[in-house]
Amino acid sequence: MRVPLSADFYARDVVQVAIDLLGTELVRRTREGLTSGLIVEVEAYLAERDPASHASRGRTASNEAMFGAPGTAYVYPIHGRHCFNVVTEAEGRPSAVLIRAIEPLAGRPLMERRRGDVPARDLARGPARLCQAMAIDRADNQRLLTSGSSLWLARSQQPGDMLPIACSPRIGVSRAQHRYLRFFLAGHAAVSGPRKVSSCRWLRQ
DNA sequence: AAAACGATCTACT
DNA sequence: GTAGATCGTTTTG
Repeated sequence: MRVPLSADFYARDVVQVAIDLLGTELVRRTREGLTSGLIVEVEAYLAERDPASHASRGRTASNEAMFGAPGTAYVYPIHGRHCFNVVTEAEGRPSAVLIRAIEPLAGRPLMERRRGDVPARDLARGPARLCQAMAIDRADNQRLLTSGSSLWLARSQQPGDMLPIACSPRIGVSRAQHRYLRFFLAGHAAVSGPRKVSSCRWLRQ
């Protein structure tokens, strides 16, 4: 069962959505076939006031997706690649969760074809690498993720499963002195986050 | 019109 | 761990 998460799931506090996204399945269907992966690393970008957010300097054509309905995809280009976010909270409140790494599940051979000859560990580890593996690009910007047509998220864990959630020890400061909140599944092979963690707690999914 | 700047990746050491 | 590639967006002159 890969039932798409509903708008209600996304229309909540961005940090809570980020944590709850860990362990869910990102599903992609194209003419080439179906690919999917378990989300193992995310970053929460708060609201319009947060300098780390792309929306911190107002509404523009390129960040328009962030102001859309909860459950909208925000895909943006950087360094010649693409990164994928899901928009959260109420429409008009520009907050989003950056998906930083997935553990490949379905369609691994197709992902390998898209990524080329890379170490297995790097197949979908990193925000731009997972976009390449899943063939996510600017055409997916502003796509609604709640319909389950070609790109969506689905609950993967069984109710009651417990996941080890960790957060970065350096919550907070990127090279550009911007704040961010990074969460990942502790000890998971496919995270690009730091090996040392400041805290780890088990959450009911 | 030109320059600077990344929510990055790769190939080195 | 770090330099260099890379390219759309934003800022500056």
